[in-house]
Amino acid sequence: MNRKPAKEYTTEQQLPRLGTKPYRDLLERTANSDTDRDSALTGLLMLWVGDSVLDVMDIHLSDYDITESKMDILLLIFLHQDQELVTPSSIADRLGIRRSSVTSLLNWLDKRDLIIREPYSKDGRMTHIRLSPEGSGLVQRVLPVFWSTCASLVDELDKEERELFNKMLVKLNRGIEKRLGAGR
Amino acid sequence: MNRKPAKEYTTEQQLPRLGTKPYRDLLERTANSDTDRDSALTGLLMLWVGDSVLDVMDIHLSDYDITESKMDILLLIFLHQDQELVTPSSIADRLGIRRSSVTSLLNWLDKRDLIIREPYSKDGRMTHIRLSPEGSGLVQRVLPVFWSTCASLVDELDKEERELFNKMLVKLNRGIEKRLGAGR
DNA sequence: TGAATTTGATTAGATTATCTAACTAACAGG
DNA sequence: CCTGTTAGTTAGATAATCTAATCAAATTCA
Repeated sequence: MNRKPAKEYTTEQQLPRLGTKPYRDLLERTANSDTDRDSALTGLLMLWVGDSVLDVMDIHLSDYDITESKMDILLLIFLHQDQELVTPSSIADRLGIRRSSVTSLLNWLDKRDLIIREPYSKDGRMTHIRLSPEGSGLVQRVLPVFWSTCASLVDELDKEERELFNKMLVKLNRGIEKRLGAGR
Repeated sequence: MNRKPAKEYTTEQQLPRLGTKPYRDLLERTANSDTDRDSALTGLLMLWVGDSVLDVMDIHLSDYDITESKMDILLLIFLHQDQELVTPSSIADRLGIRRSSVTSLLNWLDKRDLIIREPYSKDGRMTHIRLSPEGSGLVQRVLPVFWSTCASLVDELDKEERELFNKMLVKLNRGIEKRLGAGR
């Protein structure tokens, strides 16, 4: 979590910012000849931005003492509530993590009374997961912040650029989801 | 790490893929009125793609038994080697993590003889970090894969789109780095 | 019908990447 | 030469993951 360290002391001897040039040089020297240079640099940038973007969201969510993984689960339950049977298995399946991982996440949420586990009458092996009133409240308090944080991520782009950007992200998302075999 | 679970069993009862519509509806219902809807959706998509992109890189690096954080450090050393004094402090500073975190990462790398810690003669408190021959070798073996993975991330875009995409990422990166106060 | 297999959830135990706080050694300045 | 600061480490914690094992319920099938 706490990806925003409070600056221990100001370090004296700093490494200079490199910018992109050294990476471009490195790329030239170390990539296979069949790797497209421009693509590689763009991909690298996407990696950097992707990282930062997650950090930004983490920081905003931390005001609510919740992490992205936990918010993910709460949101998933919220979205399917009263429509589908939400179980640890189905959550694991959807998030692409193991059931045991979901169990620990749910334990944490349960301990804080954000969710309710109730036995599923039609199949004694399953547990139905619901949001508690507290969980619902939290989701509803967090969502406006979540959305405004999302919006702030693309602040630097004007309307036209954003539209283009969105279109490309949709393409990329499709491609990558296919590769990873997961999705929303 | 292992973000590609080997599918424990095939779950029967799955939650349906939602796609973006439910998120669009949710946004409508739960965002502040001053949050731009299109921006928020684009930001959300960026969050998703950012996540996937890191997963993809993780998977490719795992063939070399190394993680992104560790590769980050090795690359940082590699890029500054013989030009600047690389120390745990300066690494911490650059990566935006605490010195103690760097210590554990370095311990891991050290145990596998990928780096060398040598006392810095001009200041007895400092340690100079270098790549060992093994570390150098690893970096050189990993880099081609690293680059081709980067390039593969934007496979779905054609040349023109990629150029535009790159331009926008540069903008976004600048903005976000300013907010986070870190950078390369 | 009853034994064997499958499935859902959990537990136990490990790893990775972080953090804060405390400590030690070395340096720097009066 | 004493005091405070800095560099690195250690100790101990938490979060998010994993695999393997266990237990109970459901299903299958001979």
